[in-house]
Amino acid sequence: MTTDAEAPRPITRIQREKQEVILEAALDVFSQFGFRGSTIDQIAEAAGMSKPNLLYYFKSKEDIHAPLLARILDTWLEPLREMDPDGDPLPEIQSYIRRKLEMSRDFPRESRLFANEMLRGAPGFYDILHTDLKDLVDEKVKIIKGWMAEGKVAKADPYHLIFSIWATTQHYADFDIQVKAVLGRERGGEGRFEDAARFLDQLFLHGLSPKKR
Amino acid sequence: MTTDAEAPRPITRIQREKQEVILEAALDVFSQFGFRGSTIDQIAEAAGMSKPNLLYYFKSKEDIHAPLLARILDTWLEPLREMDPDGDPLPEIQSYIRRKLEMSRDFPRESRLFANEMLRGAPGFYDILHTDLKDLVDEKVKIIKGWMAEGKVAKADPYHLIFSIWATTQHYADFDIQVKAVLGRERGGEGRFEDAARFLDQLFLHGLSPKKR
DNA sequence: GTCTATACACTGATAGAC
DNA sequence: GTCTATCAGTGTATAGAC
Repeated sequence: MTTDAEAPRPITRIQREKQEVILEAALDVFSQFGFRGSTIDQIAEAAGMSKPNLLYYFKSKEDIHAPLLARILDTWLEPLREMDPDGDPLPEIQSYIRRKLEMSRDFPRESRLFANEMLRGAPGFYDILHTDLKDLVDEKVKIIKGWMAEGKVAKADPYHLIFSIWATTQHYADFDIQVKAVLGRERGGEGRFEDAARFLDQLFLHGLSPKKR
Repeated sequence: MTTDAEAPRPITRIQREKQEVILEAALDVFSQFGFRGSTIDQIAEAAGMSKPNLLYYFKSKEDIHAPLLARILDTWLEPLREMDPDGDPLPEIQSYIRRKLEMSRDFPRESRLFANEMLRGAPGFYDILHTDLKDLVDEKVKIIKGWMAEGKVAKADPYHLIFSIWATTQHYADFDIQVKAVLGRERGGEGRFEDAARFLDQLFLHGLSPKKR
């Protein structure tokens, strides 16, 4: 009655779980210190295991880092992918900003890992930016240009519009320490994200509403 | 007739020049890889000298890094300091955005060094953010609030307004590689900063113009 | 699967010849 | 002032006992 169907592959459930623990710990470390500034020792300690043990699951530092990066770009662009050409323009943009800001709130480490990669010039990553990312942005830019031509959105450079949405939302993850230092005890709590959401809504919607002349 | 007034101190002109060369090289390296990810060897090579020779001028890695950071925060906040309470509100804000964007264009490495520090949680730097930086921002926030009360600027959260100016302008230095990848060959040249300036002018000025009801 | 031990390259920093 | 040589410590990665 027993079968050996459970282990047809060298990847078992427990292995996957351990790998997840390691990736989780690695995200903590890489997002703070970048690839070169992080050590396997740090990651192993954060994961609660010895260094050789960690290296049993991932055979090199690079092998831990790469899947984290791959996973992130995909997650990161999900909100942009969902921007609906058939939706109401301003609410679509507003919703995109909201979702992007929520990602900064809920996945700050992922944002910082990405930022670290950009800062060092995105080695072995530039190709993806230049193809997949560019293609997606180009597609959405066309949609936004359409909305502008219809007079539903104020005319502005759609590329820089997207950059400014990325910049303003990711700032709350990447520069979190600065944001909190400046806002101080009273205003720097969790409410800062709601304040930010309100402000960005106003800035972009007011800034993008077609002028009535 | 010759005097020894030229060398009353152990710090000579030539020493200063060498130190400048080293700091210049260190800025290159630190801005890419952060403090921990950078090595003295890398810096020495970039500065065209041997590692022991470099360590003759700065006795530790930290001693090279610290003055760079100190210099930067000061330079960085200069445009904000110059925002004039007695000036015309919208042009003052516009001028601030311009100057900040020019700094991203002219001093991208400084911006990236700062970003690297923020990403790792600004150790031994948080105090300055929490005092000097916060004080300056608080002061300017009061000015902006005054403008809003007078109806010269649309009402919005002044802290998040400042954050969004920092974020959008610094993005062009910190995420330069991504900006260029997305804009591609035709639009990614030096003109990208003028396009950005036009866009940001429009976004912020349109977004902050007081509504006429 | 997990650990100890270890190989071996790199890094920060110093000593001492020139 | 600048170099070669060097040291102690850390870092990545592997070997092999359990």
